[in-house]
Amino acid sequence: MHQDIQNGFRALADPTRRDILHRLASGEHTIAQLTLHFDMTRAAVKKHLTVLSDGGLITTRAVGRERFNALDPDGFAPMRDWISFFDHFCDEQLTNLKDVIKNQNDKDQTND
Amino acid sequence: MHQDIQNGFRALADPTRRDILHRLASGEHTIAQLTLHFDMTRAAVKKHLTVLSDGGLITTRAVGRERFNALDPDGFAPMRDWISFFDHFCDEQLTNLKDVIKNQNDKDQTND
DNA sequence: TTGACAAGATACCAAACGGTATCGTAATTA
DNA sequence: TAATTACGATACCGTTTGGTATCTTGTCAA
Repeated sequence: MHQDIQNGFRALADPTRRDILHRLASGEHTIAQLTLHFDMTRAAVKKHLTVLSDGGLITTRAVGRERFNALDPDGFAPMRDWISFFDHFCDEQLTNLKDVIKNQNDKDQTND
Repeated sequence: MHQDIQNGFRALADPTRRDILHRLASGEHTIAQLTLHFDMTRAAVKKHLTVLSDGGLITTRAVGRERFNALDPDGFAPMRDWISFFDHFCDEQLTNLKDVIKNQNDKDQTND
């Protein structure tokens, strides 16, 4: 289903799709409701919803002839976790820098 | 400038570029060094590095005829923060949710 | 100075992407 | 029943993207 992190990142790489996600944050929307807020056809919005669904970021619930699209909050976790891997490099890079400076100082002292 | 979240998400939306980022996590690499690990030409790797640079995720340091590419850990924050907004929705309770959304929407209008 | 090496720049190609137009289908409603 | 509504599916189009080939520039070493 949404194990594929590639589909998730691809889904987030378009401003219209990120806008759709923000709108879905306020509750379920049908395609027609979403289309009102965008300067594009319903078919185009539907395509974006398909990409979001492939990315595991939304789910669809059918009621009669309407399809209610809703956030799938759990679908964000793989991308968030992937990015968070790089968080500790902020500190690590600092310590690396400190080591570089320390070694440089040592060299300077021996050169003197 | 990595003020543009769009360039950041676009940079992350390709498996080769995410692989490059992971390799840079172990330290600086030149284009030639990175190219060894991929089944593509140096020019293709260079294009990916340009996209990563546009996304604010890497920096380049020139030494002689070599260019050392390194992670820019701070560049990940905008995407991580954007995604983290949706963490609030993991518990499907709608208590006080509208306030959260309202505040976030106000912030969004100043962004992007 | 000459040759080799690392990288930048550009033209070009196939594939993917964002979007429209248009068709068909199921469900509501007059 | 007939018309309308909400949606799905598909063919098509222009642009972007990922990749190669090729040429040029700058740097190091003999």
